[in-house]
Amino acid sequence: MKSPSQPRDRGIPEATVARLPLYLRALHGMAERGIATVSSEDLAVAAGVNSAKLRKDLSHLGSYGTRGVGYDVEYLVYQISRELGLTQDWAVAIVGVGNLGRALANYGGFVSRGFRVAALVDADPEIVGDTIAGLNVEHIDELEAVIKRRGVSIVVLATPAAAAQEVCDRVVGVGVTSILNFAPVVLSVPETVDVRKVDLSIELQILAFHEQRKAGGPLMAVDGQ
Amino acid sequence: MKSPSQPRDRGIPEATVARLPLYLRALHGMAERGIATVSSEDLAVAAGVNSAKLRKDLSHLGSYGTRGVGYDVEYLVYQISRELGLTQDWAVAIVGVGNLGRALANYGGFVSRGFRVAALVDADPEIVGDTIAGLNVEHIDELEAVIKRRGVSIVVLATPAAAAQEVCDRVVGVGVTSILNFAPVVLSVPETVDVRKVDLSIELQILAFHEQRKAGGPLMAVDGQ
DNA sequence: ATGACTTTGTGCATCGGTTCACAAAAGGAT
DNA sequence: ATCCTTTTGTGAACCGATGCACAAAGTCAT
Repeated sequence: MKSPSQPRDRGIPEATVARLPLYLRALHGMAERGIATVSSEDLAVAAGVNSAKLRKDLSHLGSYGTRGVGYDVEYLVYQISRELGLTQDWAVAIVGVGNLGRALANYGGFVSRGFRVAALVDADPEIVGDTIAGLNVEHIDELEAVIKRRGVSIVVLATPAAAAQEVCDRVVGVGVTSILNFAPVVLSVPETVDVRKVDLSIELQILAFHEQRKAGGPLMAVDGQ
Repeated sequence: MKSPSQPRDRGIPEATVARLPLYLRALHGMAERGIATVSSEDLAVAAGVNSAKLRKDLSHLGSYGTRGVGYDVEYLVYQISRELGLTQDWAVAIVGVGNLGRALANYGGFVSRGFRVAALVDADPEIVGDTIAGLNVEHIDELEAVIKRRGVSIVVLATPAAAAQEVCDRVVGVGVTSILNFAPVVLSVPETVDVRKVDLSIELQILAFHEQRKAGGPLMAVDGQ
């Protein structure tokens, strides 16, 4: 089940994967400020995590640190980038060019390292043909063609909830296996497809729950966290 | 530390809290379609989770089901809403009215049950004074005054990364303890303050990681999920 | 009333993730 | 060369969350 002689294990825990982008961002900041070397302690503080956790996370990629010294910033940036697949260029399509889709298309950090908005698609004839963030908005009828033509491998769904599942089925139909869903619906997909969900209203509700607690909810209960 | 005689335990696991909004959404859909009663199995499917997990989650709020029958939809909606604190009205301020802030202000599902966008604040004199989603955009100098005047208890940060920490400090300074942060920075706050983070570029990077695996990354490795 | 059937609520085993704490490894000073 | 300091990498204990599997509790039909 495991290859003990392998330099690094190919099975990186999901929780670790979710933190790597955080480390990467902190490292980029440090690189810009000319920092050449960083200790797990300092990097952990910058990323807002505990240093033991950070070391264990990095150890899943390999032994890239030097005891007594720390990690070489540039080298670690490269290793994490490679592990996350950011050394290649990912073409992203945004489907649904309403307020949110527009914001995403213009969002700077979105297009950052490795990602490129390659297509905008919408159903509204008012919007189709417009140029947004330097891109022509194409008609939803062209969805499959656009995805193939532009080599899109990641689709961002910013459609109304009612349209999300249908669009999802269609992009999965032409081989897309990575979807970032902003529509407030549970998408049903084959298990080979990866869906990540961003849901603004869920985040707010979680905040409300804790806020209510702090304010002394139904029953007062003071409780660290 | 614990009250064993309490009808329901006040300590709801964080993982459960994060799923309650999901159940609530599914239940709302069912209520609209006139469904009066639902089994844990059906509700679990609608919410995209496993039915044992759903039952355990609900059991943390109390015994609201009827064996052999299921859960009363309306009653469960009420109980979950109350638990999440959605029976009261939360005033939300959005700071940073760029593309994203604008999208959030107009986002329908945002304003849904329990939440109300009560203020928009920005630093750009071009934008201040505009009316967006029926609200006047106010100047960042007024930040503290606006928050107090409108009774804002949840702040959404949609500012550029460079401004986020300063705005955060200021709102925390006037007593805000719940923040939803869209800026790609790690905010530093007192531990009494709850920060939730939504980071588009991190989500994309996680997708890229899995996509790379599926496509046969640096080293081919076929591996379920 | 009784029995067959359905579905909840939960004890228990398991799993993945976090944290502690320390041995191993590297560098620098003398 | 040896010792002292720093910091990594990881074994092991711990903690919370998941999922199985079943007894308890209810409904419905007869």
